[in-house]
Amino acid sequence: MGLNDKQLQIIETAERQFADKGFDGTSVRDIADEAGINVAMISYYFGSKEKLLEALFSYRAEGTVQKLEGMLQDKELTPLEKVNIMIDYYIDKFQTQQCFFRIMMREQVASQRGVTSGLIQHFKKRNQQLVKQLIHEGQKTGEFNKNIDVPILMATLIGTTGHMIATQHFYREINNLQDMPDEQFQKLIKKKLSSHLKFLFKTTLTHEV
Amino acid sequence: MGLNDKQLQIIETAERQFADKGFDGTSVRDIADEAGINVAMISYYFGSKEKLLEALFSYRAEGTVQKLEGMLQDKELTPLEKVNIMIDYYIDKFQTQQCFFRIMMREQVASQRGVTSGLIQHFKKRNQQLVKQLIHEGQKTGEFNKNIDVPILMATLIGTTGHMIATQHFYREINNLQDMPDEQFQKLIKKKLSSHLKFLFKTTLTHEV
DNA sequence: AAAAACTAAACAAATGTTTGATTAATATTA
DNA sequence: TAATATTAATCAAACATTTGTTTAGTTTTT
Repeated sequence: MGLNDKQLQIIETAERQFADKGFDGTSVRDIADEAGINVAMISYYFGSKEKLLEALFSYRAEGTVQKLEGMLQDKELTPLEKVNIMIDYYIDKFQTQQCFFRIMMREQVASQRGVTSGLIQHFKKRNQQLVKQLIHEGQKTGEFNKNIDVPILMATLIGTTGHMIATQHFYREINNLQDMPDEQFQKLIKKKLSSHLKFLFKTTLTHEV
Repeated sequence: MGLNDKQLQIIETAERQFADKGFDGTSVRDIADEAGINVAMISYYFGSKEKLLEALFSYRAEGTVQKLEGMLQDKELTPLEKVNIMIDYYIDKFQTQQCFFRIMMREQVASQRGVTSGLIQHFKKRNQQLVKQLIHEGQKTGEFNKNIDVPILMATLIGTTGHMIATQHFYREINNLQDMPDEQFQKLIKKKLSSHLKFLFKTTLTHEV
């Protein structure tokens, strides 16, 4: 799906605004104004506002799963090391594409309608399958416990990370970090989340209960 | 804030629709139609659509913190027992008021604007303070570890629970539970979440690292 | 008789999309 | 190369709906 510069500009402007104000809270004129283009260009390039959202989704989803798949195929790594890589991968995805994941979170809360829900569902299933397989690996070697509820464990990873990203202003305020430069703050969150989640996963997967 | 039957009916209809379609995705006529009232009654009773949302929030937020506060004041309980009570309390809140929490999740994702963000912020701060105090208790008696990052731990509780509630259809599908009656399914989720989160909290709070 | 509840209709503003014309870029022909 | 034809990009304006809110009048309750 070849997107020219103008199309990219529209998509990225729309992404920012959808994340801030929601899909229905953002008008095509809002997007056009900020992107510095005529309103008609949105219909011209994408067909409709809904299809613009669709284009945004496929733009962002592209190549996501493959990369994780590649990272986990390395045979030199132990299952636990792979789990840790996966955790850091998710945190990084969320953090470098905050706007997109805020849109995803919103859409996920909605009851199953709309063009996006199918895409999200498919995306999640694929990833979940990957993790399930990875955990099975660890169970075969005896490193991981039996009876791991993968979906709940993934809910912990995605839910915790998403919630921290969505409420980072709150975390700033409660820790008196309002003046910290954003770059530094993001690194801090990343580090905290990473060690916290790795600890949770390790104990869940390996500790005798 | 005394609400008569009609006002309650409007609020509860609005809640359901806001949860499904979002605030901006729901028109006052949608609400009026389903509630079986005239559109003008919304302005008549609440002043505006925004103030209806505000009314919904104060309606739901009422008495929430106090109840938790009361439950935790029992001196007979150990800190860990109190933590477990808190976990179950949150899960129950989320589950019995799914619509409301879906609205909250959405609003939380938005950048800080609107009437709700202030209310949410205040609500969260209050609860966080409570939990912080509770954990301090356990640290004093030596039962809990030092250096607990309370906000991240709370993000795990709220994020995991919220994510499970928001994506329960997915959990159903992936575990082939589409035909299970909803009541039974909710009990199942509750049980799974409860034991999972209690385990995570216990290890985080008490395990030597 | 006074107040409250309720209604249909009207209101202006905002919505997503289309139209028809104009400009810019690219390809084709002489 | 220069002139012409063709396609793509861009625009202001118009389009029909839908939006939240108000009005002015009617019914119901107190």
